[in-house]
Amino acid sequence: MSTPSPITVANLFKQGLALVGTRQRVQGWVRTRRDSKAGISFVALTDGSCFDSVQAVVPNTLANYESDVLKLTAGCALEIVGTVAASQGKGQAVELHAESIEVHGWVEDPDTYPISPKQHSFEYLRDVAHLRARTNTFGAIGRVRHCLAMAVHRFFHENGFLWVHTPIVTGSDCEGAGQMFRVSTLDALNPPRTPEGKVDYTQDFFGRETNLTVSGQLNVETWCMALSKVYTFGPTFRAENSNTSRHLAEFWMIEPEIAFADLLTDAKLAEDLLKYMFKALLAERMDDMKFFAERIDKGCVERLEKFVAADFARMDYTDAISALEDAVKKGVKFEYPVRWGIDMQSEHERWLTETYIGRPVAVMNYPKEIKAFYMRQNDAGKTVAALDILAPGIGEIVGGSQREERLERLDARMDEMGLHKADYWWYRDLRRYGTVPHAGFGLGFERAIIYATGMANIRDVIPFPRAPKTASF
RNA sequence: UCCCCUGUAGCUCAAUUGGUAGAGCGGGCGGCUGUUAACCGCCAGGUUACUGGUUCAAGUCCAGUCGGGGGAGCCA
Repeated sequence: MSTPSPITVANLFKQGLALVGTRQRVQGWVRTRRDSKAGISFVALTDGSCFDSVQAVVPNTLANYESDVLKLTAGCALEIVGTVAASQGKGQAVELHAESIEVHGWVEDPDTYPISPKQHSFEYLRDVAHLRARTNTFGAIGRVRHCLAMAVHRFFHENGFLWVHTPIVTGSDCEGAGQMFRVSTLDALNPPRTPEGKVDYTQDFFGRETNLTVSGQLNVETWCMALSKVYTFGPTFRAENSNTSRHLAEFWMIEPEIAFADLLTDAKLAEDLLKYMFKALLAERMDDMKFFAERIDKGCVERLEKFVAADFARMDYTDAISALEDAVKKGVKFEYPVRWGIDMQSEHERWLTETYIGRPVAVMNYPKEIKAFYMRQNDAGKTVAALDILAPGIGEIVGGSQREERLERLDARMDEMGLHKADYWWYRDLRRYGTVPHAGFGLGFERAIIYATGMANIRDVIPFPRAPKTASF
């Protein structure tokens, strides 16, 4: 008999009963093995194509039953050829009746194999990150992550956006969004010096100081001023010493930028994007979402369903502050005082979105003093057209703004903030040559995954987390 | 960076006021069973993170070091 070509576990289950009687070949890794002295063993095999494992029923008549099958433990790699049959047991519609099993890779010491079929702590699994993808949770995270990433690209593509590959290495020190990682090939122990004794970066690889990007925004604005609707989606680096469950030193950020657009258009875009992503997740990965609802966060599916169904609330920063002040009067306690002009604390944001509004809320028009120089100044002169989207359970998930398109206003703001205009010459050029109102925002990809799955720590929704004192693997 | 918590078997965790280290899972062997986080019995497995101190006696108390977690700030 010929050997059938391989089928994924996902396709096997998708076609299900229609395949009964056909011969199939599956390839994957052992989850569990259970022996029945009635003369068969059950081998659960996963290949990552879906949440479920396929159950192979292995008769003891196979030539290598004693020598191989009875020695299988979690993690062994193998392929099985067999006939699809309706399952006699509960838990699966179909199973594979094995006619041959080929072991590709044994687990050399099952006693110390780090991934057992039982529960592990996430902290422990971070120490074995090279193997954690083999667990239920991280397999599910991997598929959810992919699903959301593809949804992002699909959403933008379907809406006429172009994906712009902004640089990872940046020569501009004017991004201003946080501490940066230096990129250098100079000898750190003995760098070339200028006559004044400073490090002479003109002798560095790029002939100047360079860093890893903290945002593609300034670069992507240049392409927005020609292609109208653009976005970036790539790795972003922040050298902040942030030790929290919501920060990474290397994370992936989505930054759309739209020409001829104001702040309300921007908010609508953010809402549409998030809803599109989560709709896709609910439609395509219910197998994994059910698992998250069962084991990680009971309410996660319901939360997403509500999220995609409800309109986001919109409110001005000024009204948000008023609401907070009223709450304080009525006895709500905050650690930090509330008054107009403050940069809202996490506790304030959480109260707004979780208690006061009860769903995602777009807060707009912040005091200019607490926001970036490039945000568009509103007429009264006190606020800028900034936008934060706050979501229950996670806080700020999107930060954006309408950009200041008027050169004289931009220059005035840069002067006020003590920025060197010469450093921003190309950014300012955009305001000199055919400037238009435009807007954009940044969405932290991992934060969206946390929100969707209920995973508690951002280090567990990226394959290999980078954070202070953490860069293993 | 600050505050709090924490480190015991391969993993998840116990161990009273300081009194000689234990269970479940996983692993090995055997039994039983179309099994499903299978079940039953037996066995192996530990310098209690490290260094020092207090004490007749330290997993337990103290100090330091290292690691981990949670919260805060910053932000996405």
